[in-house]
Amino acid sequence: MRLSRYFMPTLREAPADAQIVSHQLMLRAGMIRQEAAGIYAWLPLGLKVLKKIEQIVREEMDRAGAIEVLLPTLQLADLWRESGRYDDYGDEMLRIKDRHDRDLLYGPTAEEVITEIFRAYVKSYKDLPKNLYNIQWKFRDERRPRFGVMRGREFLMKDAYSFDIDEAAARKSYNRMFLAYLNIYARLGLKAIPVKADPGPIGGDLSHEFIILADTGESEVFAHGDLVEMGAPGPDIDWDGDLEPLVTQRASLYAASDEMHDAARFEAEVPADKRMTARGIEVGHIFYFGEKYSKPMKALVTGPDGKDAPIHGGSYGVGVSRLVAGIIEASHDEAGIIWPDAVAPFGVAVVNLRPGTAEVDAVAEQAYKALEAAGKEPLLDDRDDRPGAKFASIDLVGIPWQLIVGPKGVADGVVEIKRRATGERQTLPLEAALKVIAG
RNA sequence: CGGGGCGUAGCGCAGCCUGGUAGCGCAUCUGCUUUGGGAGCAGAGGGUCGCAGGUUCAAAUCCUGCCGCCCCGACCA
Repeated sequence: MRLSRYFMPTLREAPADAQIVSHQLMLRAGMIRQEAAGIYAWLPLGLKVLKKIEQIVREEMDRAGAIEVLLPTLQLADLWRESGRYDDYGDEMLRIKDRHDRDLLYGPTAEEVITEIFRAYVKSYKDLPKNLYNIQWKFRDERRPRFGVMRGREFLMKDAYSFDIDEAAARKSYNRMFLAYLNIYARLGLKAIPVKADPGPIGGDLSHEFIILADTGESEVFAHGDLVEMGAPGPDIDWDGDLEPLVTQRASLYAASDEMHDAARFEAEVPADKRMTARGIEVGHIFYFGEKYSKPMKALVTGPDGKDAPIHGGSYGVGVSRLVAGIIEASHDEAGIIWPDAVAPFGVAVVNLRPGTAEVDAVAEQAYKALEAAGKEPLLDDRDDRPGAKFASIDLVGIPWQLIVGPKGVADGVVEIKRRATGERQTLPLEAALKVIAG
């Protein structure tokens, strides 16, 4: 992409409305524009990052055996009356009437819809387990939306729903999601901690929130240090095998957010040198809810004994749009955003310091084409602007590499490359520089 | 939803108390000079002062109502 033809409206100053760093940087980098409280338009740069995160989530869900569907944003109120949630949900649910005066709602989640689909087709225990997921916009009419896309009213969520014959089988589905989530966050360049969450009326221990570490995060986490060091299990585990040991290894270590924290237990269970206190942001939540929806909505399958029984369900959410902000909270400096390579909107910025000078243009063009051919998604900064302004805006939008082409370097047959994350610079002939960037 | 605050040019702000020509910085446009970390000079454009009423000879400014947005608290991916 040539920056002179792109749409990347950066701001030197942060709008006064933005209080937290990710919101400020997203506005300054021209990633989003607020249209109403908690409702945002995604501008080209923001959309690129959003799509990359979405794709990573998709790949890891697929790997863990989940199957993608796309559910509607508008749902029939009647379905929610079946589950009993239509009246319970309250003002957070955006209710709409169509021209036939029929009650609709903008989905805040999709247990009802997916259960309706499941029960229409699946009748036998032999077809289980199943896990269907959906990456779709949701709407929750929050009392107080805030912090940009961190807590918007409209947000992009990946929601997965598992269907199993009994609780033991459901636990296996749960374990797959537990580990898949850790892999997702690891690929996004984040450190994530699974903490036990309030399981609600169902009870049991099958509910975890995933908190990514960021100094500016909203909630406080207390955890065993090994949990972070252990990291994600990686993609190559046997997804059909027994995942219980991998999950237990992690879930048995102490981890709690401030509201669930038990200082006495923390000190009893975690040696002093392993006690970790950090700040973080909740970006995922998984839970097992048993027959909560299958029973009232009659999602039954016939078991080996010939009897019909409600399936045991679980649901698993990742806040995709929230992750955009979360990653920025976890990865930025005074100059702006520092994107992890996996989600960067562009892989490298080719900064032409003197557009209009034939020799410089030629080298910049050559670099740009080579990087494009190599699949590095280059952004060519061919704007007629001063070097300082270019560096400042490229730093701001957080592109992982800069390949700087200026008249001095071109005269000496070299270019400069800079790594955004470390500030490390190297001056090299173009071919060598391209090799470094290609990794 | 309770408490607090703010709406003046694309962004950041002053002006309001004490009514009388709507201003500053950045950004934008033109010209010249500049060009390795957000340049300099000269000139220019851009505003129903959130909206609606009211008071007044006169309202950005005072009064009333409404709308929008932000922050703190209780809840959520």
